[in-house]
Amino acid sequence: MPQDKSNTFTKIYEIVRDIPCGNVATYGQIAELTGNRRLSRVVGYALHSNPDPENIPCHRVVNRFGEVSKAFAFGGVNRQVELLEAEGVKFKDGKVDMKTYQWKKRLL
DNA sequence: CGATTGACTGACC
DNA sequence: AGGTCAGCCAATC
Repeated sequence: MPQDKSNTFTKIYEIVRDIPCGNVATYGQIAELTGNRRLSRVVGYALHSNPDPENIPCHRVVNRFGEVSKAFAFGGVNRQVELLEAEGVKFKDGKVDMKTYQWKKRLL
């Protein structure tokens, strides 16, 4: 079981990995869960490094607008959208209904 | 170790 | 959710 070795990065990975299927989280949301909402940029940076893409579904991480970044290098920006749709997340105009799919670490 | 950058967010217009 | 400015944190060069 992975433990906090460096914190921050690892913590971010833990949280992102904890995002359930059919749900998406925002950088700010994750940043806040890490302890500092200002870490939003670091969150993006951590995902950018993405040392463990198999355990880090960064495709479930979207910005505050519910829109994914165009810098995703999964092999295709559109690729991420398909992955989310495959999990049940419907995209609207290239964006996700945050109020509907934003990950809520609660109930359910 | 110092400076830069970055997949962000919030406030203001 | 449209555009711009500023802020904060950590990793990378």
